[in-house]
Amino acid sequence: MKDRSVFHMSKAQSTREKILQQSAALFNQQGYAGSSMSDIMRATGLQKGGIYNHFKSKDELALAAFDFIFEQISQRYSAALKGKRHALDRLRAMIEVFRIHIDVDDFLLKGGCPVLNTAIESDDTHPALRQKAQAAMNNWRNLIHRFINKGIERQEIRADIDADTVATVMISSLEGAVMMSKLYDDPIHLTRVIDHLDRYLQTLVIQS
Amino acid sequence: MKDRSVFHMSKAQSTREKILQQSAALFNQQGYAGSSMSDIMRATGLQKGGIYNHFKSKDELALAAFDFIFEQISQRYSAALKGKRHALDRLRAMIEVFRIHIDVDDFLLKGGCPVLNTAIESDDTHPALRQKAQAAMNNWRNLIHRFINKGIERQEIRADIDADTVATVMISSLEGAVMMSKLYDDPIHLTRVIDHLDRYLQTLVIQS
DNA sequence: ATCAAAAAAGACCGATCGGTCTCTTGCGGT
DNA sequence: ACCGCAAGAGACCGATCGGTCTTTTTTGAT
Repeated sequence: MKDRSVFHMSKAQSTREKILQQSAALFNQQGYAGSSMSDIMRATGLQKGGIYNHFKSKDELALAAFDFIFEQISQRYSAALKGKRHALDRLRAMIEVFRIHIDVDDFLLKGGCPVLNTAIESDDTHPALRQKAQAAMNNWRNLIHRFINKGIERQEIRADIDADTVATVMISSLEGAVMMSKLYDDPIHLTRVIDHLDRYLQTLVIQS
Repeated sequence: MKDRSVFHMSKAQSTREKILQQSAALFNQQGYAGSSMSDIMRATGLQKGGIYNHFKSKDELALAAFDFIFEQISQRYSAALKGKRHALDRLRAMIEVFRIHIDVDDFLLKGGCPVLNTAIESDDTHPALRQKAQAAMNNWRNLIHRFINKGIERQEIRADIDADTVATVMISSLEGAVMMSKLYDDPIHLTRVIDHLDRYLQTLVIQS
């Protein structure tokens, strides 16, 4: 009621969002195959009819839930990047967003990085989900790619740096670190990798 | 029959191994929740009775399958490390083992790195499996840890290097790279990270 | 306040889940 | 060659799966 009036949302819209939010959290923690419609019913407090009124199938819900959570993450990147002009600042800001995976007790991301989780689960089993994970990964790689090349243009970054390589190294180590920190329930692995990446990124910069 | 005589294996033992091998491959590709007993029956060519004669439950089978695949990986590390004395050679040898995830079409590892996959799936859902993934990860970290510290003793590695950090950085980036290469079905990400790690490891070495 | 349309409830469906149990088969020690 | 017993087959079980459909409730424009 309060939310609805504030965000000008119809009942149907707010219900739909609640389903997306709760099921996205579930899928991210238990996986797609590991989450049943009964789980989602329990989490949302709705019955079958309430859920299937908004989504044709579990599959469609899973895809919509990934879009939903991806959108949330994108907004965090936008917020973190606001005002950052120097390539190094931008890359650092992206890395800082990753700290959310340990610092904040964000219930949406409690299960770790959705892109990582979805990639791992879908790559051999679910082509449609895999495609979405690829698209999300492309989005992220392109962001880094642009920052690097723009930085080279502006003579902030060394001209011999390969943007694709930087993107792969950054993303790989961050995602791997999230996995390790989740596995041990210990943020140390993520902080180590972030520190290491910080030093790595400095080597890319043209010192003035 | 041939295998059994060669390896002195009883019928029961060879059946048990076949179940472990096939189910380990299945679990690694489709995940634990995503693989049904029917899937395992189809893969092994056995009926319910044949499988449950060797394993009390799907859970017990999953744990045994993880042990089985971990043992296989351990043997590859042993083989790759044989004869390597210098710390840098040892670390490089470990990294080279990772190429298997793309080079060889090993059916056991077709689903990617079992430690990564198991860690991701089990961390919020399956404490026993998670524990096994942690143990495997500890094993791996300890290996790197020992190589580094032994290398420092022998004055091959700089004394100011923190073994734990190197282990975290190596493992994180390799695992993340496997994820990316699997997601895109493109080995480029893993090779980029391996190249980057090679350069990184060189900075740890005392130049002579 | 009315009321038609939208949203949600919940009974119901066949299929498949993990697991049990009885019966048959064939391995391997003698 | 025999035969006891482990190994495996496969019918069967209740529970739960994803999904459908009818009925009831709620919503929001009038």
